[in-house]
Amino acid sequence: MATLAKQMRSNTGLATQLRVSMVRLNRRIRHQQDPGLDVTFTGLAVLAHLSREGDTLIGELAAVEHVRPPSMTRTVAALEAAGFVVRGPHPTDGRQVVVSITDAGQAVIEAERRRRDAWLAQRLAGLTDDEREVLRRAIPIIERLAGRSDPPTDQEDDPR
Amino acid sequence: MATLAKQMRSNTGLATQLRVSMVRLNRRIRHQQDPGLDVTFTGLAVLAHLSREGDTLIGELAAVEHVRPPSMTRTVAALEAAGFVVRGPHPTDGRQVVVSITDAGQAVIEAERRRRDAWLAQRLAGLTDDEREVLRRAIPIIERLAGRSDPPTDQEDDPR
DNA sequence: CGGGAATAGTTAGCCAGGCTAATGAGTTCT
DNA sequence: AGAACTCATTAGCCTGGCTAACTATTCCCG
Repeated sequence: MATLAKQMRSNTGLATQLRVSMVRLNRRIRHQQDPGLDVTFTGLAVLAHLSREGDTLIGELAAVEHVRPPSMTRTVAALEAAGFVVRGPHPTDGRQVVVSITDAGQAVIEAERRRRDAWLAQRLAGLTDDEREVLRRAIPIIERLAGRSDPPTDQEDDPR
Repeated sequence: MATLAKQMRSNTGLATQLRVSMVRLNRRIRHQQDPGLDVTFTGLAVLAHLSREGDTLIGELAAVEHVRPPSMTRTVAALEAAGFVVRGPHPTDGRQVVVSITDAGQAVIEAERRRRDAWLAQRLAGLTDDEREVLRRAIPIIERLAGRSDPPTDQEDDPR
């Protein structure tokens, strides 16, 4: 099966296939939203980031989620209104805004993560070990394609 | 051992990682849209389906893309207004609507496929052969997770 | 064979969450 | 001190999901 020519040719369709399949699964996952929970999808992504990485600036959140600053401002405002994050001043730079997750936000992210992942985990359980291993190895590659290969870069407090 | 509980737990972690990385790449890919092209993202998915599978009913399109019928009605209406599809009556069932791609639509899907490939090919070029192979094998699995039983067919090389 | 149930699609209207442009406030540089 | 830059925000637009309600057609059963 693996002649070089064929591999090159199917590389052409790789973009299409990857894109289409990701869109479908993404929509599907999104659809598993808990209707009773008043936090939105992108809100959860932000909470997850805060939960993992700790306090984060608005601009950083926007960058890491590949969204423009105004979009992140709105998302954070909604989260703050719901009591899941608080915004505080940056200690040295008055322009910047530090976003922190609250206990309530932490609880929400944990509960929702459990609920949401239950669906995917159930689906994953229907795969073979080999298939799960393929996915496990695909994830960092997907992250890299999305432009986020760099792990903890820490030089943002004092851009100096 | 390999108790079910243990397996579920590791599946949950995998689910979280997969979900987050997919959201990011999805947003990133969407962002690569050609701004000069007057066909939207989901419109392209529909055109791609019509190009692959031929004439399709509105309801089928909605089902395969995991959206509700009203959403697909709107998407198809936009495509028809742009001249990329035509809608015709079903030969025997007056309720159903058959959607067909036009030559213009075919041209659009091919041009867009080329354009999109340029971006992703650049990204894929930064991967090793092994990494690309991982992605290639992950795609049908992702499709399966999204609820499609049949794997994506690979017969869409561009004629160039 | 006639009328109610079921089905396919549409219409109307809501909402989330992207975006750009313009503005304000704070910082940095000369 | 003042210009220039940077971070965040406000204002306003647009896409594209959704549900509810409606129309048209077909199916089925008494």
